[in-house]
Amino acid sequence: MTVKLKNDSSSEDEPLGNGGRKAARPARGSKRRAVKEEESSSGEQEEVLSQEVKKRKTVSKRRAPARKVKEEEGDRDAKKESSVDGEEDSEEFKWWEREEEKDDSVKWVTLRHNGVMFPPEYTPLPSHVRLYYGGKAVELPAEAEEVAGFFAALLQSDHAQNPVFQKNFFEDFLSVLNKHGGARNGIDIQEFSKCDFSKMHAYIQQQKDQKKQLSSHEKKLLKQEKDKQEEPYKFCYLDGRKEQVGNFKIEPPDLFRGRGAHPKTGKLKRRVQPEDVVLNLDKDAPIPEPPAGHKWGEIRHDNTVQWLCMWRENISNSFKYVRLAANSSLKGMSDFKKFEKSRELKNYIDIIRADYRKNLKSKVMLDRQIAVATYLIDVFALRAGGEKSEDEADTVGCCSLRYEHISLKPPNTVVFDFLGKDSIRYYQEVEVDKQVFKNLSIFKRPPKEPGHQLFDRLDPSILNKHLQNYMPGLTAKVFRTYNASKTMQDQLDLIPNEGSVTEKMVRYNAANRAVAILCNHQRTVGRSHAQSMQKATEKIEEYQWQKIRYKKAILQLDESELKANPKFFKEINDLTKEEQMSIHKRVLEREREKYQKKFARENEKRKFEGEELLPESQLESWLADVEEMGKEYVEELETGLVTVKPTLQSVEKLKAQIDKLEQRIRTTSIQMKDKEDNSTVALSTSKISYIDPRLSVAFCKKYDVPLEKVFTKTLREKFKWAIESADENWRF
DNA sequence: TCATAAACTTAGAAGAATGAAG
DNA sequence: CTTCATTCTTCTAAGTTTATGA
Repeated sequence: MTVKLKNDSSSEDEPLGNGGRKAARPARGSKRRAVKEEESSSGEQEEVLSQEVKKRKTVSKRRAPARKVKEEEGDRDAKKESSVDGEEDSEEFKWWEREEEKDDSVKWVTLRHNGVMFPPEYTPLPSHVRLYYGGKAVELPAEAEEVAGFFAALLQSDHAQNPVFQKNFFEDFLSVLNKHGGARNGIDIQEFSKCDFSKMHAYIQQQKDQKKQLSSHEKKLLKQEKDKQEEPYKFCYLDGRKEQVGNFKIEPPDLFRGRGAHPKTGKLKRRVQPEDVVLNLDKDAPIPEPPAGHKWGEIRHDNTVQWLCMWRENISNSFKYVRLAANSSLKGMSDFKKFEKSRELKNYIDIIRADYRKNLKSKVMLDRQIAVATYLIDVFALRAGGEKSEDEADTVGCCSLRYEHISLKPPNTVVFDFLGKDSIRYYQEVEVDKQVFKNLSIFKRPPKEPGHQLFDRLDPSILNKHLQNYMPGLTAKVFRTYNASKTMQDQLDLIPNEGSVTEKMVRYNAANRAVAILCNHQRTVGRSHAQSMQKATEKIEEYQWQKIRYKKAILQLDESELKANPKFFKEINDLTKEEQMSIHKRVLEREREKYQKKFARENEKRKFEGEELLPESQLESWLADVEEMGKEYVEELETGLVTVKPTLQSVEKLKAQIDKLEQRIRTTSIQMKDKEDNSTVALSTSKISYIDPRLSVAFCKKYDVPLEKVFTKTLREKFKWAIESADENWRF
């Protein structure tokens, strides 16, 4: 059989060299095209673009026989809207209660909005804040100063340490600098290493701090002002209904912060001008006024798309879109459709699984590859894995897995180790189906070597085409959604309907976590995580110490307690002298800090209000109290005799305190464990994108858990359709 | 039929708001 | 009430899939 396959495949395998990352890369077509476009005169461009619009319009008309009806309906809505323009229209559009609409190529009939909000112009730094080069202050033209400022702002971050980031930044910085005539005071900047951004950084930091220091009233005023500025852009009218816009702000210029080893990280992301922006509205919509002295790049009327505005970005020459918010009807409908589509998969999954198991032994290499890929996507929730270009970070998904990304340990263990989306590492040592293992070995056979594609016949479009044979609209990503929601359903089914809301939520989150782990949703451990873990450990230690002290105190009051319950006092010698001393030190140090801070804060306040300052002696007296406490601890250590507060001078009271301490130790340890388990797992992504929200709604209803425990305000708005349509018996 | 452009979803980090502990 | 850690929101990068045009 193997021989047969080998023969069979050797001819098919001929262009094996193409499996190599470099060899497989096609010529840079897109780049050339982009350059050409820039060169062509704007008039020519307009002509081309408007032709394109006409074509699109006829296409969408042809494709949408249902449109006529909709249009009339929409017109009515639009008229109603224009008469009440701007007025709060609280009537809700419950699209999920409507009959299903067949044609979704037309997204709207009328679309009106006020364009986008542009970021503020650059404000030059005060003249005493400069970049220093070889120790000398540089007078930069404003344009270059802005770019230098972007770097200065990141000085403390990892980006600033990344050589690629430095190099890309510096190139673009120099190019801006030279374009604007170089340094005003003749300093010739050549080397990055001679640049000192620290003064700029300090100033930027100081400005930030200053803003934080403002009184809450001042902050409120600033917020009000900001809201007023944003108001016109926050909403649009879609078929006459007022809907929220998502990202209504143009992205401000900055240094591009690519994830992972991105070759372009640090490059200047240029400022977007109104001339770069294309607006999309209905034909009769009033065209929003462009910023003074500017013109819009283009006005389009394409009702087959959801975007309101778009512009081309200069890092990888792709588009950025202004679109509706997550709580909008359009987004809601597509979300709903996504989950319905993945629910549909349960009707086909058995056939699909049976089929790929069978095809694992197919004599046609392509079919085997399809079978293995489908298996990996289904079982390990891998992404499709499209091809990437050389000027992006080297990350992979299923179809783009390479030789070096898996190692095989007979009889059937596979170790996956690769960087996936966002350069997040996927590392799993797992057992796989015997035949899958065999196939993977075949896919790695010489002449394949590191750098070669495992699935050299396959790409997402071939795979998806194959999947569509089973179910209309089935693609690789549907499996991820299906398996995520299926996992959630199964996990929720295991939760007993008992206990407090907190306990139920712990279970819910555990279910959520199972899904997040399946999807490999990670987060970098917060800066303060280790520290806060350390703190918690110390806290538990201190509770323990306190507990022991109280037990000693009990014996001091009544020796007979020991005989009555020797077990209770067993731990009384658990802490060594050294351990006790270090706890003492910590407790005392914290007390000192507390008083220092209290003193400083109080005087700050008094200074501000013109009152008399606390004398230094006050602080000293406080600190003396701490010293006193310290002496008592030392004595305690020597004599073994504990001194406790006068209010605790009875066996009962001490026992009550001990109970409290034990409770605290329990809760703190549980919290700590939960925190540790969650420290590298991001629950939010699966909750937002993979778990059918109706599962959570049903859970809340069935288990009598308030919805807001499960969904934040924004998520409740996003999932309104689910909240209003699922009951406690709803199942995925 | 293909490559590539376009359009849309998914993703973690950063920033802002909130709330728990002292 | 303040402080600081946690939680929520915003931001925009990075994927997938579909549409388009040579």
